[in-house]
Amino acid sequence: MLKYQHIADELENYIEEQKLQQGDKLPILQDLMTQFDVSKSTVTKALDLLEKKGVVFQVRGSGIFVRRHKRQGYISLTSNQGFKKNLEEFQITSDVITLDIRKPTKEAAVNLNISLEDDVYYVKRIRFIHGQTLCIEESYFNKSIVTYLNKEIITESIFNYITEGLGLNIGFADTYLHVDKLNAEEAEYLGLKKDDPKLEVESVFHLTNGQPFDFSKLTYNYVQSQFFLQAVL
Amino acid sequence: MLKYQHIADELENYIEEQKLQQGDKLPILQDLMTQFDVSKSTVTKALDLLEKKGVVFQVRGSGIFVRRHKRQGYISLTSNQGFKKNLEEFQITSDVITLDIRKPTKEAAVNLNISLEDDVYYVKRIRFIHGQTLCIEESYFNKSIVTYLNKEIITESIFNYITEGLGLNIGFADTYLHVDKLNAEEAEYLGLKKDDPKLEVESVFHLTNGQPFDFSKLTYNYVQSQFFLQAVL
DNA sequence: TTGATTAATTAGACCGGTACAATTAAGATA
DNA sequence: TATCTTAATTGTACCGGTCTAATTAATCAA
Repeated sequence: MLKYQHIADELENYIEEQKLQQGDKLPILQDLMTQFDVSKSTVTKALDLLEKKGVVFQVRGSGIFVRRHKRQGYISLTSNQGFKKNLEEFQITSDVITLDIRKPTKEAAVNLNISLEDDVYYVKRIRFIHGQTLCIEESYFNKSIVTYLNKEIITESIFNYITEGLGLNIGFADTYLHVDKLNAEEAEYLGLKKDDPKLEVESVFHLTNGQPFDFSKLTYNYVQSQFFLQAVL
Repeated sequence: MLKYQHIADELENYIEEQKLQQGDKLPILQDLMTQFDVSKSTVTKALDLLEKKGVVFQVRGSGIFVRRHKRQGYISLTSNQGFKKNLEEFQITSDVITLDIRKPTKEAAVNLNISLEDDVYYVKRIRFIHGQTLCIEESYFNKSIVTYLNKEIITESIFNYITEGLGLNIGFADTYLHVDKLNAEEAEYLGLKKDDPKLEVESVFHLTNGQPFDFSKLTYNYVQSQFFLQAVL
């Protein structure tokens, strides 16, 4: 692991363990340099990473402070280290309804930048939270990149498998949000009524080289869906 | 303006003018260094900024590429340079319904980290897009930070006024999303029916020193609301 | 005590360098 | 031609430094 990533992890653990609250001060740059025995720029990179994730904020001339958004029950839309990890705290379980190889929908083909003749792994499942349905998840994986999938992999973290198992490097994701009314089928899956509100979250995940490999559409139960986002200004 | 910010702006303009498409290559680091006559680390900072905004992605050993998400009609939730600027392309106009000084709601007080006895500027307005109602916007500004507001300022860019006029430095924002049903009053404002879907977008804007100064709640017309987001992985 | 001035603290901008890793192009081999 | 190997290209990690700007603490004056 890279030095600056390691430092970022250590600092995040430190904040957790010391139960630091919003506004609490971290050691100053100079101390972090000596403590981790690295140069200033490496500490800075670690802190920039934590800033991007919304964990800290830095004030010139003053110090480095903890920025904990204290609202409970929210799902983070940034720092998306695989859906599962993000949601571990919510004790989510999910049942796989479908897992097969098929041709993509037009929508999926466009977003994955492949032809309608290419193969994709299609995964459909329902995710639960606190015993209630949270969302319907439909994913299309470009089979020429994600060459193999099975039920065990899906039940664990797909993203962990993609990085560790397949040795691929996940780079960035574009996420699109829509609000609409549930259709009859969705309503039945989610235990709601037709025309109730729904939130659709579409994400296109890319490798570091820019190739899209996963198009996912999550249809959320409006009763349960609360999202947090750290904005870039 | 800082060098790296200037370079970022120049590059963004360059991409626009040259009508570069997704995947198109930018000049290599070395060329950008000589072109702007700065060191490598400065160019890198500019590129990191553009990467965070979702404008480019970099591939080691290969180059710097344009990353244009081509979906039309979406409102960006990141790179939030004041609501107005983001929405200029949508030809949005807005009517100010209310502008006064009052005591905050409990919700606003908590988010702004002030007492219920403190004063806030309260702004309520409806935003339109393509002749249709887009959202109801309610904002609470901490009056001890944003000391003065009037209708002209609100009609122009508040954020521009805060930075230029008041000399404040906007740092970061926490954004929270909720999906729910419209109540009767909201439905009337938006020209929809009670119990139709709505999307609430709450944002808490902070200065660079971590002080929250603006709590805004936007209630979106579900028919019009489409959001884009660039996820941090 | 208050308020202004000065000094110390602390993060950020920027430089210029070395070593490294991923990609791509060129060359060699079959 | 196809495939493997090697070299060139190109961005990333990391160092260690100078100077600057914002904040905070200390000092001094009223």
